Amino acid sequence: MGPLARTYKRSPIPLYLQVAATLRRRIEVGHWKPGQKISTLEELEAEFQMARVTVRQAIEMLENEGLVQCRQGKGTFVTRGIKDKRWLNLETEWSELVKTIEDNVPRFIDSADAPRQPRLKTGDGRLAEEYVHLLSVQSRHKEPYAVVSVHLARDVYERAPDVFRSRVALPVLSTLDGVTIARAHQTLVIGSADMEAAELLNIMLNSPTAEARCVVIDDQGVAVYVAEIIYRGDSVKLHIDLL
Amino acid sequence: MGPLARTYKRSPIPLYLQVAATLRRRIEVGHWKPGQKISTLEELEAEFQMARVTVRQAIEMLENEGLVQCRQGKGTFVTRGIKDKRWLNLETEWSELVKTIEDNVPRFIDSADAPRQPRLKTGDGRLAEEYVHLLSVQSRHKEPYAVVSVHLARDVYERAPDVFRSRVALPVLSTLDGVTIARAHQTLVIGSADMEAAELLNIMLNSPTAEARCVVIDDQGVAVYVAEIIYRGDSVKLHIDLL
DNA sequence: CTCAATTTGTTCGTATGTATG
DNA sequence: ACATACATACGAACAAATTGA
Repeated sequence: MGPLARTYKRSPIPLYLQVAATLRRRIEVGHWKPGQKISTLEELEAEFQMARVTVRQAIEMLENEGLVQCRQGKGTFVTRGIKDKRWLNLETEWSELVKTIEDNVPRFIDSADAPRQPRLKTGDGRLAEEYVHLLSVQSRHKEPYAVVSVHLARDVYERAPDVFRSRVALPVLSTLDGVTIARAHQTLVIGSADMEAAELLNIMLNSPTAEARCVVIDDQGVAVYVAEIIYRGDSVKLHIDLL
Repeated sequence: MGPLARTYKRSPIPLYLQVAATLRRRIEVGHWKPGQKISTLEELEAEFQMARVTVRQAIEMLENEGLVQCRQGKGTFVTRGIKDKRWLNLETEWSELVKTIEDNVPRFIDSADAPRQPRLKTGDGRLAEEYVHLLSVQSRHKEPYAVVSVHLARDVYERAPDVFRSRVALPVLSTLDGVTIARAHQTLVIGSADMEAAELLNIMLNSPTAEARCVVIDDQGVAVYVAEIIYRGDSVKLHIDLL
């Protein structure tokens, strides 16, 4: 094993998976474009300093994913017409945010083992007396992209229980009479899918996710809406105008 | 192997790594707090439906990381005084952004194999005649947290070459005479570390990253600054005020 | 048409790692 | 700690398809 392979060896993850990820990335960023021939096995062996069979195994993965096609005697080619990734743009403005999620149809899930109250951090206002918990999966094009766990102040919920049970909460909240939204903020970090999220989003355990925490505070300083959202990491994008 | 273990089996990643990641997460989110005893091997075996040795191997990893301490006859305990994660807040406002990165001292790196021009997308304005490329690593508390690859319009660069070669470009740009910034925007996606980024950031290959693309456009509609920034995924946080 | 060069595909033997009971 | 089964990784050799001389 060469010195380069040692860099890969620092990770306990199987080599062929690491190589597969590297190659997959090259295709994604356009280093190898659709229809184009990728490096030969010989070249890849040399580059990664690994056995032919190992590199082969990596390429086999990509072939099964439909990302490349191998042809004996000719080479391996990036599949033509790979559909562009469908990015989900996470809006950073209240009105835009409401607009984009307004028509989403969540699939609600029984949430037995949820904490009765949300955990608040500094700046999140103060707790309401009681909360209702709603767990749902959001989908687009039949593909689940986010798991949403919402704590909604009970008195707000009671104003339109059946609507909150069938629609996305945020847009409903913004149009509800008797509730004045004073502040709303969101924090975002990169995480990894736990068991539950992996199941619901149909992704691999521990694959990267974006974890958002969205808090809406009313004019009394009460956190009426606290959502913890787990997005698939491979489908979210954030666009920010700095000026 | 039980049904639960089958969920883990869907991933080609070794089981003990998956379990380790799951347990690590539990400690990070505070499910098990410092000083506290975590579940016994028996319980974990039962929960994950795996062989004792497999769970043990996962815990051994955490012990080597210093996250837990195992004591025969007593149990396994979360290490006291694990330092809180130092989050790096990615600002979403020009003035805040400039302020936070102003005093950073980048370590510049030779970049031979960089494209002469940045790839522009719609909304990025038009290309300048020529660009200078700068590659650097940003650190905080001696820990590298981002790799920055900047394309700077040559005529802008020439106005203060030695400053651009020793300081972070954005704040310099914002105070430079003769350059009027008309627009600036940033997009952010979740990616995974390639070879180069993994080396420079001292993280594992393919571990999650935040990939930012920051474009600054002058009053002529020219993209004078195009940066591609790769952050360690485990250290960035984004705070957005929605209202 | 044949031959050689190129390139993917397959097989074997061995060693080590992962996971079980 | 042990016996067992399967996955990962290696190197090397060989087979089969494609291409161009």
